[in-house]
Amino acid sequence: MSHISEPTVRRLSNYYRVLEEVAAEGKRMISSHLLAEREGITSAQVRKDLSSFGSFGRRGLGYHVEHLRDEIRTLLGLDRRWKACLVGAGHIGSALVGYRGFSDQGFDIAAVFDADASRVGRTLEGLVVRHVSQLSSKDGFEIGVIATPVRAAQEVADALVAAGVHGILNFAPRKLRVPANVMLRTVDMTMEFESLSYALTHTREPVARRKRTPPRGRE
Amino acid sequence: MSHISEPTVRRLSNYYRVLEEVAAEGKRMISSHLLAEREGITSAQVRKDLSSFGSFGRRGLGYHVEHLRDEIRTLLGLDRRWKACLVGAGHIGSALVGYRGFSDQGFDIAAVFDADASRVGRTLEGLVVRHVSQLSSKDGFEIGVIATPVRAAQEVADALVAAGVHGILNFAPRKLRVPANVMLRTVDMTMEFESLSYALTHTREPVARRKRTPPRGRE
DNA sequence: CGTTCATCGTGAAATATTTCACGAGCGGGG
DNA sequence: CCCCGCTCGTGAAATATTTCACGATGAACG
Repeated sequence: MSHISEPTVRRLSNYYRVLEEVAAEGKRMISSHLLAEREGITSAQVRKDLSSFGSFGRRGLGYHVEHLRDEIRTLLGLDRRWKACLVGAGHIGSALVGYRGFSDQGFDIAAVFDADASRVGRTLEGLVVRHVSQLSSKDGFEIGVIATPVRAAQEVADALVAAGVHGILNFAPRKLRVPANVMLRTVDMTMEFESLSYALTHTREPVARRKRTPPRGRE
Repeated sequence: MSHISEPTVRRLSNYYRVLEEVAAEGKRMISSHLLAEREGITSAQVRKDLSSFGSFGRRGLGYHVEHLRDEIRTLLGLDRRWKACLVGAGHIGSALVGYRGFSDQGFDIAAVFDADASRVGRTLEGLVVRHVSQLSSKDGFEIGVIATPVRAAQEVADALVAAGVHGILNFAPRKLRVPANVMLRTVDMTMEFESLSYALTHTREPVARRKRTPPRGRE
């Protein structure tokens, strides 16, 4: 369990959501095969991923849904809540404050900041928008979320670091510089669009691409 | 040039933005070293990526900024505009309609749909929200954007496919099934948060006690 | 013109990640 | 009790990706 690779962590995150669903459906056990099918990957990958931090399955039976879910929850650090603040009360920021997907997973946005005086004082989901200069270590935010325009992102990141956050979730489409002891994850919507654009531009060949399509799968 | 790997495409997308910046700064040439520094990767990686679709640099000088930018733009299919529609007029959807990052790159959201009757008829950035049942191939959307709750996402994806889209940009945190000839990219904010949560949980004290109240200072 | 420097392009080596394949455990049926 | 069908865990093999290292090239300059 010494080290779990980034791709594995991302898949664990997916397994976790599948397990929550499956648990809600009342299923008690699930095989690596079924789990893999839901994710569109191989069962070997699932077993390998899970074995990287423990041995939770039972041969012949599969994995106990609730137990595995709880193990992953703990591993991912979702068995606690994180105190976060958001910087940037524009379109994206406003959407994030109200997004249930975060609070459901233990992510509490406790304050909202913005640099624009015209937005300061407005209320967003019950939170009064404060000026970004008010950001300080006194509030004890563990995570900062950046939802500002690109040009302000690095400056905001620096301010968040100065305020003592341990991690940053960045929605601005730019690589940010942070000290090595601050964790950074970037959600780059623009990049995903461009990757899609590339794929669409270069897949103008609907010819015999039938190699791996399994006869049983639906299309 | 036959095939460019997914990681490379994503980095090209980043180079593209850096090049736009650098061009705006008026620089004429840029070395792989400088480009790499801005991205936090190695210069060898940059050269390898660029050489995967052509030979654009000049030894001793580096790359011509505008030329390289244009080459990448063409490669990524950003030298044209894409006609898209959005399904889901909630928090996230509303934010996306107004997001400049998309339209700036050639992504036009030309219509908005929602399944909720109470939202139908409202106006979002000049677009009247239509009921999702109105989605049809007559409008010729090339790309569909899904910004619905998880439970509706697969159904909406099926509807988009039926309406003839070639690609889907999915913001719901779930893997979707689409035919092989439809491109799919998923922006999973929840996964990024969980990955951050994992990193924060396991990057303090390699071999120390688990339970700790994180002190504010850095170690 | 020849030397010096910076920098690209690229095979080869090193890493990282995924897939394969098989031994072994578990439960059920006869 | 023994066999059978199912499934995990895991080394080993196969792929994929990144990094290294170095020859080649072009510009600058005395």
